Amino acid sequence: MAREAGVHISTASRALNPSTAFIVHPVTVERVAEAARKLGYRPHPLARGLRTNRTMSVGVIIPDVENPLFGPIIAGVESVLVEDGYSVLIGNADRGPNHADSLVEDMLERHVDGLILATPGRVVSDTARQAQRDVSMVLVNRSVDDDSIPAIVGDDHAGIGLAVRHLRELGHERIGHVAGPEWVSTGRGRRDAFLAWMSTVGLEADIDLVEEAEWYQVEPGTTAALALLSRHPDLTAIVAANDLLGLGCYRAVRSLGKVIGVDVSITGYNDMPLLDLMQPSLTAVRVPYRRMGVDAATTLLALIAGEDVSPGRVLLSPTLAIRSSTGPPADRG
Amino acid sequence: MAREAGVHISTASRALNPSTAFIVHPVTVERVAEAARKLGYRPHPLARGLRTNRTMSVGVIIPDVENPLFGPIIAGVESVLVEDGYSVLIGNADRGPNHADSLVEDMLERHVDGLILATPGRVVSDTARQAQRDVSMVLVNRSVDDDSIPAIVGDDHAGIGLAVRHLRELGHERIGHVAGPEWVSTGRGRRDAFLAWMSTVGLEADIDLVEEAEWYQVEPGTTAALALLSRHPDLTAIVAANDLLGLGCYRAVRSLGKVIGVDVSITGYNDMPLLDLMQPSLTAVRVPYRRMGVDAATTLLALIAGEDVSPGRVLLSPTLAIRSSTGPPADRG
DNA sequence: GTGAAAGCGCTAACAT
DNA sequence: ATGTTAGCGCTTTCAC
Repeated sequence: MAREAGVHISTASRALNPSTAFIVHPVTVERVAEAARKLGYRPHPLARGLRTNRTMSVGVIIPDVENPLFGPIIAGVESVLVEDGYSVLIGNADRGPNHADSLVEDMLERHVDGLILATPGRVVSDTARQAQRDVSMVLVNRSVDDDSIPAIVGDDHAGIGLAVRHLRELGHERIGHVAGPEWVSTGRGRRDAFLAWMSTVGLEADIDLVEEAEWYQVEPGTTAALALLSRHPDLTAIVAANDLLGLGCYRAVRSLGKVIGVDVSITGYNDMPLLDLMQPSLTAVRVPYRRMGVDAATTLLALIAGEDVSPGRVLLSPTLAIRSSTGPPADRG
Repeated sequence: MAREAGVHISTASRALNPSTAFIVHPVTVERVAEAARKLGYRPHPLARGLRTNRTMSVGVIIPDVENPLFGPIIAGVESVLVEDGYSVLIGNADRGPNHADSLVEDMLERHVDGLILATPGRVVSDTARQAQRDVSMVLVNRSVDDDSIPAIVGDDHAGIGLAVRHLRELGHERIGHVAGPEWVSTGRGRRDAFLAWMSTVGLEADIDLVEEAEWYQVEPGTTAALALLSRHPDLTAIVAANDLLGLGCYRAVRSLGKVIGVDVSITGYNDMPLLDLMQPSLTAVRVPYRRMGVDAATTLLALIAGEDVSPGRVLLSPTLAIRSSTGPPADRG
């Protein structure tokens, strides 16, 4: 052990710890550092944690690791936390609604220093709320209605605005919306944004132009789009609340014998990989997911450091990837 | 603390630990359990780890978390480890070739009980090799040439066989291969498998029918396919070493004015999400990635438990998802 | 500026 | 079947 090699006992501890090294004579510091290097000594994080009550680890709870959306978030989170010496514990809450809570408890039990939740929903469970008393916590890609927990989310209002304005500028006047489930914060938020933007661009904000899909998947998207198009056969464009819903719209439009991007333009949301390879490639609002992860981790670090972070949400600006699923409306005979 | 609430001191420890509870009087066990529940007591994993030298955590090192391929692997790994009380530490080695090594060292420093590596390459770094002395280690989705570390990998020979036989059965006789880079184990392996299967099905195993793509991406796939098709304009089918390469072939075939699935059939490999939504949908060899994660974790657990696991590779059988990018060869004028 | 000693919360001998 | 004791490897008062 470094202590034997270099000099004496706990001076080594002080020397090796940046925040106490200044107490120690520079020469001694150097000697200790040298010895540590030579012996390949590494402080044992468990022993340290036991003493300092910090594990230098944070838990990240993801609703479904298999969803490509979360890769960039995890990467972003990891990149900043690793920099500060933290490890990232992944929890995959794919076993139903209560699974996330049980993961939160696991993480608490492990005494993580912080928690990042990406699980959906507009309210947070009691478990999570209680957890907030014990550890620093931040939400990513979702928020709570009362904004009581800091959240990093995409600016859905701006994103939907990008899509609606793009369509409006192309000349569309009859635009519909295939919405996500209302109990998910993005489902509700994007729907509201759609209606708001319709007014803004001078079109009628009719709730009847919205059809809610049961879930963010292709199949429900098709169903919803068919319902929407049967109510409003004259629609020339659909803003989908999600890429998969957008792809679902493809099927609906095709089954009606219409051409995507000509008879009916479609926009997606999120911009997942491979969208540019679809036929036609899907115009989509791109959300900066990696950035989201980075910001969430940064916020968490600030929280852990005791800086006071205002709760409430931080909005990240999306961009629009314009592809071939959108075009000017076809002239109507 | 439970000790005060219930009875006396370290009896509680024994009572709470399943593997020592039998020593304690059942009544006492119950009393302790009760008290623990009431006080919301949770054993501190750090203190325990300090004593037992086990952290109940394992590190998983992924070359790129953003690649959708690894989601299922992580999910599989996590699902079995969580069951046994382990936590999963994720390392994202996306910062170049040496990043993985530095992550391995981080993990070692944290005293993980085991390590799962998914980083590519046909040999393992010295760091990793040394790490194997300190902790249990298993490879997933890659192996080492000398099989000195247990590895769970897809059976590429069988997978390519699925593709080649499928095409052969459709009636194809002139089949080419767009290969992955040779320095990656899958690139080399699938190429060899392709040549072997060509002989097996009674076709000529000509190395000239293989074109190596620079990297597993769409663009290089197009380039390679164009080179291949200019050498062999009469090819009626292409086996791609990877889905993205397969999609790259789409572009090449189209740019030649030919129809995919009619003039030229194409198969992919891996079966990533959304492939079924491509136009035409891509026939692909499906690798059981989640299962891979599950098996890797199970093997690791066995290793940790001290059971002797034979090193060498475990091959997981792929299946074939037949879609519309493959069909009988068109009659030639 | 450095040493000595206590103790973080647990588990594992060793008593009883 | 339960209580006692020591100590995992570190940080942190408290002396010197």
